[in-house]
Amino acid sequence: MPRVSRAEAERHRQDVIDHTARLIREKGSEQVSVPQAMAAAGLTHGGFYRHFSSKDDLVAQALTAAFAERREAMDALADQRAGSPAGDSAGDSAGEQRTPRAEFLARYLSALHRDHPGQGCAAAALAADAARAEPGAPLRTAFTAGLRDLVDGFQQLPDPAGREAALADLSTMVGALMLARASDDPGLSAELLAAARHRLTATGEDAPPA
Amino acid sequence: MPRVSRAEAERHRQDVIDHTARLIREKGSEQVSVPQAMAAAGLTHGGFYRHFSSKDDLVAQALTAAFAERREAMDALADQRAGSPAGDSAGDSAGEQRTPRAEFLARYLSALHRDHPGQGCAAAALAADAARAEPGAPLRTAFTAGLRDLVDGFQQLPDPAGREAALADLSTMVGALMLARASDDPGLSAELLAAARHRLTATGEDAPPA
DNA sequence: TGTACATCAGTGAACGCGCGTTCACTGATGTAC
DNA sequence: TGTACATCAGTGAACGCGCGTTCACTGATGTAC
Repeated sequence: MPRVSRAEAERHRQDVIDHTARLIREKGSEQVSVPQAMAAAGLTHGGFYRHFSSKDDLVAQALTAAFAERREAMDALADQRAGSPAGDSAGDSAGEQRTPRAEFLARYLSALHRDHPGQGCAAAALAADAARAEPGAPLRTAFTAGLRDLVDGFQQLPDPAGREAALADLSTMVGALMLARASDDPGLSAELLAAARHRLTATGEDAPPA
Repeated sequence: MPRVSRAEAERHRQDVIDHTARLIREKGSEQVSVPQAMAAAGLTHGGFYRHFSSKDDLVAQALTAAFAERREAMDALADQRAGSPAGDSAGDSAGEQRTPRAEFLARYLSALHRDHPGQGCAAAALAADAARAEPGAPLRTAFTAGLRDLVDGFQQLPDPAGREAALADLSTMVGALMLARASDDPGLSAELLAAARHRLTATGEDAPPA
């Protein structure tokens, strides 16, 4: 399949970025190889360097894409203030109307999010990888920008609390999600999510076992 | 240096585990190679399999050792209830007496802890690696046991709150520490630690810039 | 306590493998006329 | 609109490298007498 059209080449580039955005959240940035990233988009590894200057370059772009994905979901939540009911969050059966912030919390701290890191929060999935990167490395720079954007998005949800509360809330959410993912014990894992949900929602309501 | 005494061989084994416990917290379990782990203890890689059945085996033992280290520090804190002043935590100049829980929080959410993951909390350093491991994998099993122990230790600090509060507190601490480590912006990094400190200490006191 | 010998901790070369990156090549796309 | 040709997206082989693991070997340790 040599010399495809420019439009198709650009589509390929986006495909590689999108698949890599999922793969690095699932497996970590170091565990995704160039051949794997290309194969996920249906290509062979040889053409990689026509699209990206290095593996680090791809990973940084993929991380940026992953953060953008979540930011869009947050903005969508903030916009539909009291309109149509939101999507299907896990373990949700009460017919009550949720605020955007409560909806975001419920989705973030759900078993669904815990079990699908590839579609989930990039901050939780890749904080360790960013922490291990050198200062100034593309991955670390992209992570920091994405985190700032996440904080801004969270603060923009209709909510009285200020920046410091937003930072503490996000820390709780990220920590609980990561520990819940790492726990091999389903009971402990569910406990962690429930504890964070109750801490962050004034009214301590639902607590389904799984 | 062939055929050293049994006592020295056992010392070598412990050296490898201890150095690996530091290395995996600094670099991640996948980024530490068998030759590196052996070299850190002053040995060559060839003798590795007389001590460990596989790299996974070493990593699991090292993680267990890393958790045990922190648990000992917590128990020491709990014991010295109102005795001699504790060690040097970063940015601490007030002459006030701290409760064991406040002391633990201040140390955990300090710049010192953020900047030295190799001596720090294994739960924060390796949650992502454990989350990526298969269910039942040695690393994941060791992480879960260590996390349970950490929760127990935290609850045993003189503190009124129950298990759910302990889980939420630990989630906040782990999340804030990881995000602070991942942020390339020193200001944002310090903000994250301060926000978690204020959230978890009833009295919102110190907030040094760095 | 001394001697003879089996054990085994540690060495360093070697194995097959997958990595990130490079490159000669192919042939449809895009452009100049 | 048609033709001639340069461009370049994608292929697949190849590079040097470090990985986890194995193994023949060395010689001091530990043991049997």
